Amino acid sequence: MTANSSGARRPRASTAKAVAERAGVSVTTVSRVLSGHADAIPQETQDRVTAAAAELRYRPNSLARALRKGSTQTIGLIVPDISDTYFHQVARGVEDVAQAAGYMVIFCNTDRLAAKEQSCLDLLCDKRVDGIIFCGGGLDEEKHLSSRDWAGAAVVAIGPHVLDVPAVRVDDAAAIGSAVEHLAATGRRHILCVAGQPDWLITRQRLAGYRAAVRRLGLDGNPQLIRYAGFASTHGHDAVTQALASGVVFDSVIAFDDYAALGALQALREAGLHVPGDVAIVGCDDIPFAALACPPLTSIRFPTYDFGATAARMVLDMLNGKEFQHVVEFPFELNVRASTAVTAHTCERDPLRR
Amino acid sequence: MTANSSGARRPRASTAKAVAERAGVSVTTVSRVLSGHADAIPQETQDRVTAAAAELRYRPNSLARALRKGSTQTIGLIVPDISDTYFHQVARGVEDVAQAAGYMVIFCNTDRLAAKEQSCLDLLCDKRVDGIIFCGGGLDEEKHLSSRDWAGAAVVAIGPHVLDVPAVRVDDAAAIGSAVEHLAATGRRHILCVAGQPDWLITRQRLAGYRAAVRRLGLDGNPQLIRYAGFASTHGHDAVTQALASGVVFDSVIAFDDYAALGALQALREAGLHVPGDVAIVGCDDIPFAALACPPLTSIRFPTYDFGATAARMVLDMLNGKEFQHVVEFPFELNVRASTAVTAHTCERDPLRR
DNA sequence: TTGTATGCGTTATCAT
DNA sequence: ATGATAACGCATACAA
Repeated sequence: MTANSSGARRPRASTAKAVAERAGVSVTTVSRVLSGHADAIPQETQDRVTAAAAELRYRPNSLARALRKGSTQTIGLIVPDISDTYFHQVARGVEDVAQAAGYMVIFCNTDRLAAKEQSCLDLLCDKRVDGIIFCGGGLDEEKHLSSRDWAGAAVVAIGPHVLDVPAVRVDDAAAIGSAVEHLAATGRRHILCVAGQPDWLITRQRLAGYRAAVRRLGLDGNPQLIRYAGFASTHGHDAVTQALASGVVFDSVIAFDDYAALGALQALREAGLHVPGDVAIVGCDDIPFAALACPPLTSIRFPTYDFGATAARMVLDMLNGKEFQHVVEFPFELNVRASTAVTAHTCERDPLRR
Repeated sequence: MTANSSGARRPRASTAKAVAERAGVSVTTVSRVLSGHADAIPQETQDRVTAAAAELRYRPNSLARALRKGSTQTIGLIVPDISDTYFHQVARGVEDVAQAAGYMVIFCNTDRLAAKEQSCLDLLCDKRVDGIIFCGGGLDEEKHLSSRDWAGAAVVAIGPHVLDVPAVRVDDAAAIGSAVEHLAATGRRHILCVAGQPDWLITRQRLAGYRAAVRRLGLDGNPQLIRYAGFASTHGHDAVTQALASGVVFDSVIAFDDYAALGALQALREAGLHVPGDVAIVGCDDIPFAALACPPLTSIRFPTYDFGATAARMVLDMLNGKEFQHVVEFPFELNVRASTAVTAHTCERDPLRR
């Protein structure tokens, strides 16, 4: 046996045929009884089939069934990175709803790379998933998607997306706008904006909200205040460090992601600046840690679990041919905490700085 | 069309047959060319087939292929809760390795419930996944697993598990032991232990480490110091609150999970106690936020991403009939931070307490 | 009430 | 070098 010849032969599970033989009926009858189309079959026969199936521990092969019925009871979930708090809350919502409906979910990490997204989609379609949920994967340039063949899958998006498909979303621009307003109301005028990469749709949406609010409120519109970074802690850290080095003046930070906000917080500490005394910070997504940070982080909360649950329900509704709302917009909520307090924060000697 | 009749018929993707007709060959030839068994086929024919396939955007139906080949290129991942930092880091590791090998991964949340686990396993086996990775799902009582039929899947476990299968793990008892030693070395003698539920294997392992170290070091062995809670922030919070109410004396806390540790931290704050001045805290898993907490949390770090990546590689190796190490034990690392500092921590007025 | 036969889309075996 | 044909395991139209 060569190293490549997939080892031991896979033990064959019992089939409908085996059950049929054991029960002394045909496979048709077995299928009927076990799939609920047993109206016309006498109880006695049903019992024999059920018993035989149980003895043989028979379970229908879902590949064969899917091939025949054209439905796999499977949903594909496309996320940039499942190990990001935002996305795994969404993932949990998707899986809960799916599991309750007897569906399973395949997830793929794309790292916001079009190439990875493409190959995952190919594989998902090859597997004939019944539905595909895009979450946060929206790139600016997505010609690789617009002309795609979805193999008949029900496609739904969470958040901004180039595809014109049913979607769940929030008003990202308004959300950021409300954060900017909050900062302005607490006396800040120079807001450093730690954004994502410029070709991410989410960046564009949120940035639009930032710009509009800054203009509307007459705040400092210096383009140097906008830093294209990313959504990881290190990105926020580096963006702030560089901003400080560049000498641009700012009295507050708005980060488009809580991880980035926490990184920013750390960078400010390292620079000897006090939060919120010297600089206020607002984050995005309100991950569970935001409230536990020091100081607790003001953040915009989105109902991420509900995003996922709702998107999954949309897919199910499409599949069942049910009517449903094609665009569901969820509310956001600015959770104000100490990181944007007005009064000077009488902070201890910072343990991080030793 | 009734509401239940799954809406519009699914558009049928192009098949090998269509490609064959277009290229003027048989399906056999198509299959040969496109599956790499084209040694004996002249380039000219190959080109014709390839061109036809491209024009028709043909992709092999992986259900049919799987049915025929007995392999689905799919791995099932069983976790208690994907929205827990620990598990989604594992999940990312699994998916990265799987994706690189052309496999996809289906994940299921069990909430540590045997019933959910069972039904997920049934579905996974029905789908003929090639491999199954158990992560953190280990319950004490698992008779529902021992006699199971895995439908030929390669089974691997991450962490303690009743199943005698290839596994990746750490020495949980030793890890907790080292944390206890650290606390003892910094002068603590009454360690409150915030454990998981008593029927979780992970609880048993870690608790054994705690008990052994306490005995070995002659620390306070009061059984009241052990609180069976859970791994969520609220569990840690409530456990500490109840411990305080019960009057049991403790000068430190070891939580079997960082979320629980952070909850404990919050409860201590609310009770007006100082960390680490009055009570030291050690957590488990060293989630990214542990270092950002206030005070930064001492925690035991496990290479969770590697757990997942390694488990996935094990599955792949089993599938390919390759030799591999059946038990991989990873090292742990106690990251000492301010929450267990010896010197009284000169803390500011705590912003949380206002 | 039940069974036979066919097809779902591949891959593999055996011919030619 | 290539093509019929037979599985893979199930569900269903059509017979009986």
